[in-house]
Formats: sequence, structure tokens, C-alpha cells
Amino acid sequence: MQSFAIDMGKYKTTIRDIAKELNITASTVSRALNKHPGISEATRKAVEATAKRLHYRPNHIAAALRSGKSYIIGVLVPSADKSIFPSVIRGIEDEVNKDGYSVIVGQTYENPDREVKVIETLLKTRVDGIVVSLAKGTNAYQHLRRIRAEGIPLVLFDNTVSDLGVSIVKTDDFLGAYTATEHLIERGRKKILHLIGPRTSEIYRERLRGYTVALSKHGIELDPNLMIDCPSDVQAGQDIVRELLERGVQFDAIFSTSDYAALGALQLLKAVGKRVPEDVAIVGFGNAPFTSYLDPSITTVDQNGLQMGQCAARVFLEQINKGEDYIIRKHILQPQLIIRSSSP
Amino acid sequence: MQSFAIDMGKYKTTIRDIAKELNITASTVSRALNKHPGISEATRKAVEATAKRLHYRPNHIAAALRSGKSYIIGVLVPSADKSIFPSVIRGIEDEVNKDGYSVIVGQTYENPDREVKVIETLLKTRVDGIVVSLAKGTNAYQHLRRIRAEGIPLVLFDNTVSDLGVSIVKTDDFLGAYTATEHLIERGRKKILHLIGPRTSEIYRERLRGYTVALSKHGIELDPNLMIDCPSDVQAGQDIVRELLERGVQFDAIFSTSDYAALGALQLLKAVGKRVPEDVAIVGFGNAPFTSYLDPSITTVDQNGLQMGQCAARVFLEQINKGEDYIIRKHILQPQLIIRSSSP
DNA sequence: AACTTTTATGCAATCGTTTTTCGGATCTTC
DNA sequence: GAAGATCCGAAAAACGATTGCATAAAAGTT
Repeated sequence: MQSFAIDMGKYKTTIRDIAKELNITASTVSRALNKHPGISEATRKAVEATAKRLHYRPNHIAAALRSGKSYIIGVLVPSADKSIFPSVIRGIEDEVNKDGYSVIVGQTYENPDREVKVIETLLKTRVDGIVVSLAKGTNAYQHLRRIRAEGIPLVLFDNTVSDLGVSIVKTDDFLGAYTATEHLIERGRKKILHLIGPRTSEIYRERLRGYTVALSKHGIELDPNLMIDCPSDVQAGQDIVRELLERGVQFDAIFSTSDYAALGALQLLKAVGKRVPEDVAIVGFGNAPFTSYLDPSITTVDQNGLQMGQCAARVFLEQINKGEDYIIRKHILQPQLIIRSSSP
Repeated sequence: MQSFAIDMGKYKTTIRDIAKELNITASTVSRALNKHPGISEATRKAVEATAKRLHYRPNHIAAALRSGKSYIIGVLVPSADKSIFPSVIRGIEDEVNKDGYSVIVGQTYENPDREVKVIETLLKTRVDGIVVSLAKGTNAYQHLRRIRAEGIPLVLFDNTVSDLGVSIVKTDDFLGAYTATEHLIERGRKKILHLIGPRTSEIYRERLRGYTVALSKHGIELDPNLMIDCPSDVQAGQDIVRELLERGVQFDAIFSTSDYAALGALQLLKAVGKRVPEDVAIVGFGNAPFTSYLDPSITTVDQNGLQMGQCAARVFLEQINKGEDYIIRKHILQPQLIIRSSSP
């Protein structure tokens, strides 16, 4: 019997096997393994010993079914390999692993429909909680409400939506944009082009607000010609700057809501012989890895994804542990302006 | 009752509720939902309708416990945000999602001990299979054997180990390095410095082999002074090239096993006034995103992580579906040399 | 010595499915 | 119209753990 088990290598020993071995019941084994009070030191040791001897491996699935806790949490991001998301995921993982949770990562690819669908599968998997950064186009929130309705902890981060009564962890986008814009103003720039991200997202609206407030505060009039909507990619950055130059629009600085668009702008400016930063200074947003490697390296706003992830994880764990009467948290993280050669 | 359920929003409807509603049994409901043959069209429709009406959501956990299939697969990588891993993960996810699987990502941070530990938790979670790229330092494989011993499908990718009797998906590192080196030779370079990665990994040994074979084939003698061990990061690239220059070692090209080290080398060469590619041509490995943005953009070997992930996923799915008598696959993917300004 | 209290364990139900076995209809077929 | 076939669905046993309740033994109290 025993040898059969070893030979096949497939037989899974259960708490019942341990119990039989020691002439006790499965419940005692369970309690011993979970270090419940009310189990004598002696039996606990004995149980642990035979558990090890029999190569016992707890079946999380069974435990999850009975206890209603899967110890898995779902993390939903637009794309796991872009922007700050890799770091955020790592931050979350680091933090929740300590408490025995595993992480399932879902990706929306910025598609609201997929967002709904993935959340549905996360719910099916009976995750213990969900942490989400919304897709840029998401503007209905029924799927988020459902999560709450099911009593499952929900934390939003980065691209969030207020007024939903859920905990939020995000960068102070307003402050980041304000600081970036002010930095350009202090360097003597007056005609600052702002490349605006998709306005469906709160983060881009906030950054736009930071830009406008900074200008007004310094007595610079807003110029609609210098506030351009621009997708967050290299190509768009090139195209838009090219078009502006062709139309003869004058500017001596760019504050881009995205590092990628900033990169595109930089490439185009160099290509047409404009000097950066002498003719045009550039500031991006996000501190993407490549920004420091460029020539010139570009000034940008760092969001500290790792910290954001850790923070979101802690908010989540608190919510799990407090149960029903958890506290709705709003953590606004301070971004940091990283000044580089594109705006010295 | 009904209203209670809605009010609380917490009551979970089960197949029993559906059964009760229709005066049939849970087993019938289960079969109807799973589209088993032997259930009449009529009852199936009825079941599906009331399932929808009652907002039924299948409990994967219960299903997993009973059927022994969790529909979760574990993916273990050194770091989810580095190198090709983001793309690989995305590739795997895309592919397995189609078949209803979710992905749990584990990270080793290049630490062999952690690798063992994370695999243990994946096994506890009762994943249906494990896909791994080994940590650079891993040189014992007991934990991998155990996975196989438990009868759980295992696929290795990228940094793999042969002779373990498991399926493998990887880049043809030899070919990539050979092509890269030959490319430099064809551009007239004779003194090609090779920055070697940690030799504990098969991939770096293979790349080194590609370098040496290319040189011999073209009648260039190997020079130990030009074969330097170098960690895969920017700092190391800078330091090593600086030291070589100080020692007066002559070279007219660099083939780096890592894009990061290549970047470091580029930065240092520019800093000391060497021209790239005129004085020193550079080729990296990995096609990291930043390589195309640099000035000059650097030539590198693309590994197509997305494809690697998809391929690994398909091998895995095949293994799942074939059961015991699966076929051990070895997929060697063709890397592609991407020629850019650093070696025109 | 007769109690209460404490400690350590057993008993049995339960979580929500899946799956094997089986039985009763209904339908063929000669 | 009897003997199978065929088709649907019921009953009940798993899957492997957790947990409220009960209880026996040991310890403490008066």
C-alpha cells in the first residue's frame, strides 16, 4: 500500500491518513496543523512529524471550499508589461505573499468589455479580493458595484474613479502635473505645450488641471492651441508635434502626460533640427525605464509603482481582516519630479 | 427570501437552488450546465434560463475539489517586469485563457531558494500545471523532479535545463549569438569583445558557444582578454568597459549577452569620447524596449517573448489534454537579429 | 467526596460541485 | 405485445478539509 503510493508518486496523503496513522481523528489533525489552541503540544508535534513523514501537502482547494477563503486575490491591470504595472504587481505580490495570499493577474488591454469579462472570471474563481486599475475607456461601473455587492473587498489604484465608495490608492496626478509645469515655468518657459491623455480617465483630467492651475498661478494665460489631446504612444507624440510645427504653432516647452508621447516628441524635434532643451524643454510623466537612457535623458514624474502596489496590498489586507466594518481609505501618494537633461 | 438575497447581495445561489426551482436534482442541473449529452434540450434551456435569472455563478472551488482540476496554472519567472518575461506571461495568458485557465504568476527574484518555496506554494494551490523559467543560480533540480513525480505537467522555457525529460521552449541562443557575432565580423570587425552572462545558466553558455564558433568559422583566433564575465546590468557594463579601456585592451566591437550591459557599455564609450559605431560597434541581446530609443539605437537579438509564451502554453495544453502519454517537446525558437545604428 | 472547571479530542455536518450507478419512461422492432 | 434500446433524470457518494457541539478525562475547588 505504502510502497504503491511511493511508486506511483501520485497518491495524495490527506489529513485522514495522518489521523489513521496516529489513531486520532481528522478534526484533531486539522486543528493541530492550524495551531488551534486546545490541542496538546504532544499531539501537535506528533501530527507535524507524521505529516512530514507522509509528505502531506494541504489541499488549499478543499480548505477554500469549506472555509470560504481561497487565499487568492485578483489583480486587474490594463497590461502587465507596461507603464508602472509591472512594479505595482510586484509590490502587491511581495506584500500579500507575507500573509499567505497568491495573486492572479488579469489584463484588460484597455478594453472595457474585457474588463467586465475578466472580473467575472475572477469572481468565478472565488478570489478573496480584487485590486484594479481601470482601463482608460471604462466609464460604466456596474461591474465594480457588483464586486462590492458580493461582499468582496475591492481596491482601486492608479486609474481610479471617485464617488464609488471604495478604497483608492493613487498618485497625486494634480500635484505631479502642477510641479512639472511649474518646473518648466521656473526655467523661464512661457509657451508650454501640454499633450493631454484620454479624458475618459480621471488621471488625465487631473493632470490637465495641474497644468492649468500652475499656469494661472503664474499669470500665464491658457492657450487652447497648446492643449492638445494625444494618445499615449510614441507615434502620436511624433505626429502631433510634427503637425504643430507645420502649422507654425510656437512653443518652448512640452509637458506630456505620457513618457511615450514625450519620447515621440523628442525624436521628432531632433529629426527636424530643434535642440532639446535649448529650443524646447521636455517633461514626461511616469518615469518609464527608458527615459533615463535617452539622449538627452528626459525629465519626468515618478509614480513609484512598487510603493503603490504595496500600499494597495496593505489597504486590501486591512479590509480582509476588518471584515464588514472596514474603513474606506484614500491614499494619495506623492509623485516625485525627476529632473534630467531635457529641462536642466 | 428572494428579496433577502437581493438585499444582502451576499447570498450565493447554488445548483441546488436552481434544481429546487425546477423540481429536478442538482445532478441534472450540473449536467445541463456542463452540456453533457443525455440531457434534453428542453431541460437544458430551462436550467440555463433560471441560472441566469437567479444570477447563478458556478463555484470553481467546489468544482475543482470534486473534479481534481483547478483550471489554474502557475507561471514562475525570475522577475515579472524584466527582460522578455512580461511578454511571455502575456503570451501564456492569452493562449490558456482560451481554454478557460487562469494564471498565477510567481517570482523567484533569481533566488534558487525562493524558487523551491514558490513551487511548493503552487503545488499547495493545486495548480493544474507549472511553467518555469529557471533562476540564473539554480543548479539543483529536485523541486522540478517533484513536480513531475506528482504527475503535474511541467514546461520549461527560456532558461531551461536539458536532460530532465520535460518539455522545453526556448530561444536558439547559440544561433542568436552566432548570427550576432557573424554580423559584426561581416562589418569588418575583428576584435570583438564578448560580455558573458552567468555561466550557471545554459542560455549564457550557449551564447558564448555561438560567439566562439562564429569566430573560429571566420578564422579569427579567440582572445581570452576579450571574453569577460559580466552581470546583466547597466552598471556592470560601464564598469567592465571602463576597466578594459584603462588596461588598454583594444576592441572594435562589443557583443553583449544582455541589452542592459550593452547600454552601460554604450554610455561609457560616449562619455569617454569614443564614437559608436565608428570606433566600437555594439550588439546586445534581448531586444529590450529601450534599445530602439537610444542614440544610437542598438542592434540586438530579438527573442519574441510573446511567441515563446504562446508556444509554451500550447505545449502545456497539449500535455494536459493528452494525459499520461504526452509527448516531450523541445521547441527551439528562431531569434531574429535586429540591425540598428550601433552596427549599421 | 462531590462539585465545577478546564483541557483535549471525537462526532458529524458542511462547503458546492461532479460522477457513478441505477431505475423508470418512452420508443423500436419483429 | 414482449424484449430490448434508448433516453432522462434521480439518488447518493464522493472530493478533503473546517468547525460547532458534545464529551471524556484530568485538574482544580470547596
